[in-house]
Amino acid sequence: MVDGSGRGRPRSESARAAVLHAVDDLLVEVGYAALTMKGIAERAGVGRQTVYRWWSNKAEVLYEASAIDARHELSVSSSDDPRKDLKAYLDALVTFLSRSHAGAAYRALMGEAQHDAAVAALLTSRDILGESAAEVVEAARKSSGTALSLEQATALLIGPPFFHILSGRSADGIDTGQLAEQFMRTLNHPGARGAPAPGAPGAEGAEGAEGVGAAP
Amino acid sequence: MVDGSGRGRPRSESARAAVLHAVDDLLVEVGYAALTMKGIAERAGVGRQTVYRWWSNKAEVLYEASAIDARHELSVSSSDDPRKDLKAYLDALVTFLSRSHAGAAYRALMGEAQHDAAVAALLTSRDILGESAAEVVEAARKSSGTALSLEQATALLIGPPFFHILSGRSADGIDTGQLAEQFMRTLNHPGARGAPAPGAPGAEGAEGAEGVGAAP
Amino acid sequence: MVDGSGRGRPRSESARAAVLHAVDDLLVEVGYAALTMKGIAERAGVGRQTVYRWWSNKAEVLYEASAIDARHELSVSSSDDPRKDLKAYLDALVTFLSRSHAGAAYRALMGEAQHDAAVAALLTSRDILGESAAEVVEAARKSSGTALSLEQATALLIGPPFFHILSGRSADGIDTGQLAEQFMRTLNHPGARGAPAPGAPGAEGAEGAEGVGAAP
Amino acid sequence: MVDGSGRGRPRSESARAAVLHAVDDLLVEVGYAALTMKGIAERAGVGRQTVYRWWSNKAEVLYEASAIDARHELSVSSSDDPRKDLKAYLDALVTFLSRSHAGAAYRALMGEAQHDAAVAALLTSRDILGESAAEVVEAARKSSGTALSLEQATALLIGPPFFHILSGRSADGIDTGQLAEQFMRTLNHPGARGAPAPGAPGAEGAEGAEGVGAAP
DNA sequence: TGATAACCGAGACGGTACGTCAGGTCTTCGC
DNA sequence: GCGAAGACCTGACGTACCGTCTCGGTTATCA
Repeated sequence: MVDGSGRGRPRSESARAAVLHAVDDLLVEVGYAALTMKGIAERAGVGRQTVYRWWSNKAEVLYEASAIDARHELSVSSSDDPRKDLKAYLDALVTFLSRSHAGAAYRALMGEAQHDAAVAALLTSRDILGESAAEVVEAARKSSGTALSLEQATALLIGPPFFHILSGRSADGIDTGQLAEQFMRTLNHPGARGAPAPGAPGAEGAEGAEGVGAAP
Repeated sequence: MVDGSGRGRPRSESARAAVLHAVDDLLVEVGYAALTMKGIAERAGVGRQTVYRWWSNKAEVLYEASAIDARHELSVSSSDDPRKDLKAYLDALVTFLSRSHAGAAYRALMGEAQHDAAVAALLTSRDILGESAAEVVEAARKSSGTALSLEQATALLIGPPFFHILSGRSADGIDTGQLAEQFMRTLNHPGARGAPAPGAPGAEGAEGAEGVGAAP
Repeated sequence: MVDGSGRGRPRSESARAAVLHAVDDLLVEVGYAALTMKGIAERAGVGRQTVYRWWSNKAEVLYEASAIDARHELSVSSSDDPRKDLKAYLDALVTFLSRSHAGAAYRALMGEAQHDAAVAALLTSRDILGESAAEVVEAARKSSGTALSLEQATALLIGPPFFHILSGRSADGIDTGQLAEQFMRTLNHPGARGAPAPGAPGAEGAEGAEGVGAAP
Repeated sequence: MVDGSGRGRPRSESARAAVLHAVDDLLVEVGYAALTMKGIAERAGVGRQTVYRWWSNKAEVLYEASAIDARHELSVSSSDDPRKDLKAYLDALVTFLSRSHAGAAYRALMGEAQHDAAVAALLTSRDILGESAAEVVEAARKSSGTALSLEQATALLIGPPFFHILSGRSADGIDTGQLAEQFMRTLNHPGARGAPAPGAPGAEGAEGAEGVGAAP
């Protein structure tokens, strides 16, 4: 059903698995920057063309190799207590971003997405973090009857630990219980809607000085 | 007096400026991924060795070329009203991250830092976002007498828009006035300090399933 | 059957030919010193790696490109008259060393061999001059019943014009007929075997003053 | 008196000596190919410009560093017996070419001269081998009353061992006494002058097949 | 059962950036 | 002005990976 006709030799599942395992191992061993399609193929004992046939670049391989684990690591069972569920999710999130292999892959991909549109599209197609948080955030929104949108609430919840870790700070300094409590309180008191125009910043425009560096 | 001895031909300031201009232009034209040391040197009309003599990789050149602009674009004049200053800062931050050239450079570097220790060290050495926010956050902490540390408060302020933009969402959906208000309220009611052990997550441990993908 | 396994894409014969043609052209156009692997690859319209894959330096390419021609240019048909054959060989040798492209390549390689062990080994592996002379020298040795070894006789025949040309003298001053006659005469009257110990020179030892220049 | 005006700082004799010593040492340590102007300057503890000021390339430095030694090593005291003098000269020549440092320098320069016109001119300007042999050859010519020119006789004497050693054969196989005897005999019976036209070889023309290699 | 087709591994192909090195020039300071 | 130091631009070095291609060979389906 995947293949149009079914004619010809079917895709080798063992080759696929070998590639995904190889990219996983290599990410840990040599890091993302030193990850190459060539290296992946050799490590997997697979022809280079075989890799290119199914994935177009290392980001795609890595994404496929880590996405399932990522979803699993970020899934939390929901209970009756939204605040407890929030804390559990934040704990999972912090561990994921700061300690997990799949999280390392995610951080690398998120980084690559900042300057590679193809990777950005890849990540956008399946918003792992947003989706994983959706259930618990939605529950919290419902129980609080907040005026904040799902998107706003998600950023509010994920943002602080996300910035904390991606900016290189130690994950130990994060108090997930306190963050969950603050999040709930903010949902209850979101404050007034402000002016909707961020395109025209009120004060010090950043766009004014367009030159980057090398000022005389 | 800059150089240790003053002996030898002094560094060419024009070459330095040409390199910084070139990297700036090239980032806009071809993007970070296609940015190469070779390309920078040729665009600047400078020997390749000259680039390597003063910067060890493209991240360093880019950092030097954009850091000054970044600081400038993120600096806000402080007033008597912390809440107004907070909004002004958030406006500058959103514009910086989503529209500015220097911000594009910063996003690229931040991404690279996720899988390149050298770049991570470079960014840590001068925590541009944290430093730029320090003044306004400190003022807010003083005026509110909060129990939150500077680090916690900074993540609370920067985190939401930071995640919003880096995860590929449109910057238009950010209400900086509302975020500033929420931030002030959270400073005033930070909630109880929780258990200090994030290393042992309460629920679904992410570390358990170490394999990334390709389950047999 | 040529390749060990026959696996993988076979070597491109057109690429090989293009490289050999390119090195030939370039030697004439820019000379040996300005001959570079990069230049060869570009002139041949071939990837640099492809050149390195089959030859490890410019000397090897040049050798392969010129060896066949050299052998051809130095081959002489033998007749009943050894003296006539000797002259014919010497004529071919003088023309080869002083006028032929392949000879220019040979002179360059012979020179390089004086300070590059790899090139020396390359030339030793197929002693073009010695081999080309072997037939005619052997015939002369047989007809004269000389006591001189093949090696001694070869040096005796080739040495004078070889030194003449390599030391920069005009090839016009060489009388090959006379040289052939002298050679035959010496074969017939080789003189007495001398003391076999050249390692201990009788008189002015050169090894005594080991310092080269810059006497204080 | 060397300098036109005597103005300014005079040339440093110690710098000159340091350079010559450095090039000598380096030739032995790293070989001719790895000899560089940069390396010479650094080894001599001298500025690069200083080396370039007095010598235009490594061949010139090496020539100046080795020429005096070469002449010394190749000078033989003459006696009443030309044949004894010839053997003494040949012994010195063989030792020089095969064992001496200065000889290694000479071989390298002679090789370079095959594809570098500047080096060729340098060597031609002071024909070390020819000049060193001139006295003893001239004596032999006088005593034999030969019809051979000095040039022809010189090639006859030097050629065989020169070719033997430069083509990579062991110097041990050279019987200088026998060579001297053969040389004397040939001077006495030079044979008839042949046709003076080496430009038009009688038999297998080498120039005909101009293509080098890659024949189909 | 045999043709057809898509897969597989291996590895060579033309490109291009890497980071280093040497060449030869220049600009500074100190003697 | 000489000599050291060292930065400058140029350009080749040999390596690595890119993505494509061409081999021999291996499964599958379909006629």
